[in-house]
Amino acid sequence: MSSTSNNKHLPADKRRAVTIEAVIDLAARQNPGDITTAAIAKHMNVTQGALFRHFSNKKAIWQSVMEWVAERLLSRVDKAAAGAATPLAALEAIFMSHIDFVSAHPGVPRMLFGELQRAEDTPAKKMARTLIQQYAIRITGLLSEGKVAGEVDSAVDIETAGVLFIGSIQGLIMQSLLAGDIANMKDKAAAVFAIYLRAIEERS
Amino acid sequence: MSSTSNNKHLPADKRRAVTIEAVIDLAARQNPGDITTAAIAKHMNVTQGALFRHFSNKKAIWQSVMEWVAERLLSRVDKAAAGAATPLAALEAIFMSHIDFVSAHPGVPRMLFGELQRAEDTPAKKMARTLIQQYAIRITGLLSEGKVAGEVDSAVDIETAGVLFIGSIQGLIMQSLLAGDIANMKDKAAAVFAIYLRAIEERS
DNA sequence: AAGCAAAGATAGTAATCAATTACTATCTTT
DNA sequence: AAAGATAGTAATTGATTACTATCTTTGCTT
Repeated sequence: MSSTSNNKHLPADKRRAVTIEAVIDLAARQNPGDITTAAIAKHMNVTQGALFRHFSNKKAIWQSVMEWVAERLLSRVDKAAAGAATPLAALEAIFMSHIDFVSAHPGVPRMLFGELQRAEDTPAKKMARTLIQQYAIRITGLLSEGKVAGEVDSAVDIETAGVLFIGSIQGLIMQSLLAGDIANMKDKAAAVFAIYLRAIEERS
Repeated sequence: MSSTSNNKHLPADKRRAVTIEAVIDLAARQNPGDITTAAIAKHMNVTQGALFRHFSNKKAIWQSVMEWVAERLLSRVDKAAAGAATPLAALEAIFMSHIDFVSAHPGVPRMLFGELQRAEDTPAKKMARTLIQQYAIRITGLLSEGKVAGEVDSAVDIETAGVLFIGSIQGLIMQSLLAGDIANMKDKAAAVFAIYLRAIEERS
């Protein structure tokens, strides 16, 4: 049986997945830029050199990590939006599921920001950029739908409201980063979105 | 005349000021965590070892840089608020002067975030944290005054509105970070604040 | 203009890092 | 069970880093 096989050697794809998880775990506790290949290897009980059997270099590891983030986050967002009745309900569902995702993986926003700050245009940075752009497209799309449905005030600029949506999430993350408390974030999420809603909603 | 004296040797305090400027300059173009002492020295036309005549170690450099940021940003904010007639006008003035400051020194938000992400509790990180806390106190104070003056809706939670204020600035910064365009930020600042205002203002 | 302390240059050191090498262990196939 | 393929180890490499020891230059003071 494959399930009873010795775990000392993992198949390559499984090992790559474990590596990505290790990086995301470590990023929750330390500056992503300070994560060394030795630290990654230690966290997954493997020697440092073993990493380079599965990744050509360190950049390739970060690229895989950012791909993982992009896939998971966008699929969560899409799933949340799909289950909502109205555009504003979809925005709220996205907001909450985003906060959920970040709560489960506190290293993710740090990694994203870390990549965006990088000077060189690495594949990982490119992936981070397209992720946020894809995200923004979904938000502005829903805001447009909201206008048509009469939920979003026609006086509201869609692009700007999109910036503020992402900013409100960032503000929440920064606050919990300052407090060093992640649970705090989930508690305050509803309150932050409620105020955001006040900014964009149609006024009777 | 002192202005005609040879510049090969600078007095210690002047050299420290130049060093801080060099770091802020470099942070505008590259990841703050990747700024080496060699790069700082090169940018100010001095050998690397010379830096350590004026700073005991690299952490001391970062501490001085963060002190510089805290002083300048908070004094700008206070000056902007002082010249405003009403609490909401003060918030708008703060918002705009903050964006102005970041436009002039694009490396500053990167440095702040970089320090906050750091795992160890360095003096520089402490300074970054207190800066943001001081900033938040000023914002929530003005929001409270706004409630008393009838400008801010009584239904608005002050703490949360403060988080959103900072978040809206972060959102703007991230957007211009993505676009690689700083001028863009100043243009969009007014629009972002206008929407933020919708969220908190008293409704007739 | 001589003396001197501060400022900077030169030329290192030790530590750390990503990446590579030669070799070994384990699994799979036939 | 032999043979080949895959996965991992241990040790080492060259490059880079923060930091330092020693010598030289500069410019102020008297």
